[in-house]
Amino acid sequence: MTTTNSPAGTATGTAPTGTASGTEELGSTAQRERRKRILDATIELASQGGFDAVQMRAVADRAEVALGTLYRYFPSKIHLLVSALGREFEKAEGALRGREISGDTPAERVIEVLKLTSRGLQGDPHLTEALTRAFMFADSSVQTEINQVGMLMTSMVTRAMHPGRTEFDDQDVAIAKVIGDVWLSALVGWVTGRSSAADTGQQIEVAVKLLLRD
Amino acid sequence: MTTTNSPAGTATGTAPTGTASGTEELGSTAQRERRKRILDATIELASQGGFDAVQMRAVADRAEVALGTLYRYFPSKIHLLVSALGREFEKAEGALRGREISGDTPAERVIEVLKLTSRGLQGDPHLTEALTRAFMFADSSVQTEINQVGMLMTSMVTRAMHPGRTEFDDQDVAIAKVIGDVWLSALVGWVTGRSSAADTGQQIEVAVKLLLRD
DNA sequence: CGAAGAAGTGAAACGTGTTCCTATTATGGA
DNA sequence: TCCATAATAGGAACACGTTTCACTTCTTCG
Repeated sequence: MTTTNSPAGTATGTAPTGTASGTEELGSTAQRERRKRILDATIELASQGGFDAVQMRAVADRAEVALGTLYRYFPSKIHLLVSALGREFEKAEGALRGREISGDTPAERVIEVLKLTSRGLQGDPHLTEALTRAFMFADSSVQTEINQVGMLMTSMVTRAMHPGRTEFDDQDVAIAKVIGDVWLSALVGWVTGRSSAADTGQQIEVAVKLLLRD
Repeated sequence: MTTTNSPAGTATGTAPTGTASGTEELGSTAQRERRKRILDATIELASQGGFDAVQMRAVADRAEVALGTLYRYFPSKIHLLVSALGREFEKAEGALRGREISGDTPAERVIEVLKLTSRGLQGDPHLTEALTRAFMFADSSVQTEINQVGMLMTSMVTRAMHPGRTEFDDQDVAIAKVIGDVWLSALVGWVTGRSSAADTGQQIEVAVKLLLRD
C-alpha cells in the first residue's frame, strides 16, 4: 500500500477515530482542519440541543463536509461524541494543571477538583448531556477513546490527592478509580434529570470523604 | 371522566408505564395479561440478542399485540426495558430475601450479595446488556421506574450490611448508594465490553472494602 | 505533465424507533 | 339489550443513524 495521506485506514476498514495517541498528527493539513471543523460543529450542536441535536447530517452540514466524509472520520455518532469528549476533557485537564489547588487534605483537594470540573460541565448542560450519554453508551469499539478519558479522569484525581507527586501506588489508583465511578454515576443521574446539581455535588462529597478518611 | 379500565391515562397523556406503585394491579385481567406478554417478549428477545434485538415491532409480534398497543402500554423502548428491568430486579431481590447470607463482616456480606447478583446477571449477558443500557440511557421521564430499581439496589446492600435490621442510618444509606454507583459503573464497563467479569468483581470488591473498612 | 489511486461530494436507500389514522372489537352503563 | 366510549388491530408515514454508489477532485509518483 502506497497510502500517503489517509485519515482512515479506509481500505481495510480501520478508522482514525480517536485523538488516539495523544497529539499525534495524522493526515494532511486539510484533513486536520476538516477533523477540527467536525469536532467544533459537534460541540456547537451538542451545546445547543444536547445528544438529540447532534444529528449526523447537521454536523456534516455545519462542518461543510459530506455525510460520507463525516463517517470516514468517525464511524458512528458515538465515536464522534466520545472523541469530542476526549478533546474537551484534555482541554479541561490542561486548564487544571496550570491551577493551584487549595485544600489541606487529599479529600478537600479532590472535592475541590471535582467541584471545579462539575461546575464547568454544569455550565453547559446540553453539552454535558450529549457527551455523557455517548460515553455511557459506547461499547468496546470505542475503547481507545474511552480509556483515554478514563485515564485523564484518574490522573486528575490522583494528582489532587498528592500534588506534585508523579507516581502513585495501587491503592491510590484504586481509590481514584472508585471516585471516578461515583462521579460518573452521579453525572449520569444529573444529566438524565434524576438528581439536582446540589445532589450530585453532595453525592460526590460523601463518597470522597468516605474513601479518603484515613 | 367515567374511565373504568385503562392501562394508560390516555386521554391526558399519562402512561401506565411503571410497575409503579409496587404490585398495584391496574386494568382488567386481559390488560394485565397483555402487559405480562409484552414484558415476557421483551425479556426473551433481550436475552437472545441484547439491546438491538429488542425491536418494537418484534416485541409487538411476539406479544401478539399491535405496535400501537405496545406504545400505549410503554411509551418508548427505554420505558419498556426499564420496566422489564424493574420486574427482573424484584424477582432477584425476592430470591435474595429468602437466602441466608454468609460472611462475618458487613463488607464480606455485601461482597457476597453483589457477587451473587452479578453472577446472575453475567449468566445472561445479552439480557444484562439490554437492561443496563436502557437504565443508563433513561431520562427523567422514566424516573418512577428508575427510582424503584435504585431503591431495591440500596435496600439489598443495606440489608447485607446489617442483616435483620430494618432501619438504617444516613451513613449506611450513603455508603450503600456509593456502592450502588460503583456497581453500576462496573456493570456498564462489563456490559460494554470494556472490562472482564473478573475486573468487574475486583472493582466492586475494592470499593466495598474501602467503604466498609472500619 | 499524466496516470493511478485515495478522498471527498451529493444523493439515494435501508432499518428501526416513533407517530398517526381508520376500521374493528370490547366493555360498562342506561 | 343497545349505545357510547375506550382499547386494539393493522398499517402507512416520518425521522434519523447508517450504508452505498457513481462521480469529481486531490495528491503523489513515474
